[in-house]
Amino acid sequence: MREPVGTVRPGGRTARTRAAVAEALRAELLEVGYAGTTIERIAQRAGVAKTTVYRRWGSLTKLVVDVFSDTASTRIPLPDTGTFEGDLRALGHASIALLSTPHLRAIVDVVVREAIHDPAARAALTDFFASRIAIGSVLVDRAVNRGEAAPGTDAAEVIRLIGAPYYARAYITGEEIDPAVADRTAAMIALAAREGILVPAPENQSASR
Amino acid sequence: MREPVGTVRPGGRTARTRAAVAEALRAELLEVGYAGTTIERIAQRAGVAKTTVYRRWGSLTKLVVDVFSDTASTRIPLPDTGTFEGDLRALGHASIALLSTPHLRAIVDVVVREAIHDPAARAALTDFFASRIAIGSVLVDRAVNRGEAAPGTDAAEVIRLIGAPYYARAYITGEEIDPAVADRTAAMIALAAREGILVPAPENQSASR
DNA sequence: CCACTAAGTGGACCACAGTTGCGTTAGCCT
DNA sequence: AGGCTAACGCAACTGTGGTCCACTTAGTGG
Repeated sequence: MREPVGTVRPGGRTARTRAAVAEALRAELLEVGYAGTTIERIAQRAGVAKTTVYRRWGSLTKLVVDVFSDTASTRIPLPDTGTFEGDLRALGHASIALLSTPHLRAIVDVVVREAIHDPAARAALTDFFASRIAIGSVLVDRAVNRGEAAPGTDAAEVIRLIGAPYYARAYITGEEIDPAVADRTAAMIALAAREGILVPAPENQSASR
Repeated sequence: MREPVGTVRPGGRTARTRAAVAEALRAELLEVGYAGTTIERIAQRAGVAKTTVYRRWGSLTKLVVDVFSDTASTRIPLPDTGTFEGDLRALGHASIALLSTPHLRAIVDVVVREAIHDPAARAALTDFFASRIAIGSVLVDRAVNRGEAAPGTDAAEVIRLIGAPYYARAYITGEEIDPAVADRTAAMIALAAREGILVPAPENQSASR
């Protein structure tokens, strides 16, 4: 059983190659789009043999997933505006920022696309949201303590609901994203949380007793 | 300027070919998945020369979009349960049904995937949602008349919000879809609509005066 | 029912993504 | 500072998705 390429001597040349290829991928995605991006072009741009890219990553999808995981591992800051609704607004704007920043959007586009049929890409996206959901539970806990959300409010669902309208616009209906939507969405979720609508139904949580 | 192939003699053989290829595509997507689907296999399965498929559709994407548009043109029924929240629940369950029916889901998967980079696929998806939004405005009008939603409530946004949680689960976070979510989502949107949160802000609609 | 031509067939052909094998360069460890 | 070998480079090769072209089949209109 051989170790994967790039893990035994991760320093020096290996690291340089990795960075150069990652940078070349980003640039290619922006310049020629996903359809025009090929491993051969990336390799040429990175000043590397295409064999190297194939040996290290094996496919364009895996390369993109790798670059995405790298980028996505920089966690977003935990908002603390003083109110639940304000925190939700901040999270909403963070999602919008992600989808509106061309070089980030280009990568996310490909990962979302590949995740539909590729388990590794799927896992990368899931990890990404796991970190956001972790943030969400902190916000919800605080909101519950302040009386702004009903006890038992589903934190993961709050995070999903915060992002869903923008992701749906970006990837399903294909519409422009108006930042003002974040305010309405935050207001809606804050209201629902306060009224206890985002508490899972009894039959769903009865197992824990 | 030549007419597109298949439009001049749409009867008989042309129609048979179309149906056979569409059926072969659906079957292939279910059996071998998108990754394993090739035009050559589809042609073989449909009992047709691959040249025929290439001349008629030009690419796998265009073929899928064609089949999707055909399928999607069967409008979903307008729900009428007597309450706004009940209608919203019904719409939610319709979205869930679409995403949970394997042979429909397989096609939608590919269209969503392609829509990320292909304008024609994007347009097909947009058309699909246009028909749903048309339904939405009827529901919202009725709700406003019954006093269940604030006047000026954004019908398109209601429809987006109804579907967003399921589409986000299906294509972004990659989670299972629990039908119970539809009830919570419907309750949340009904509440927000009643409270006037889904009315676009003044500065956004001031143009109409 | 015949003539016209749209639509389909089959096979040769081509471009190019992805593979393989071997020689070269340069991390890493002692 | 020198040896071992991971990682890279280069060039030839292969399989296959997609195109092209001459020929055949079958709608459709008069």
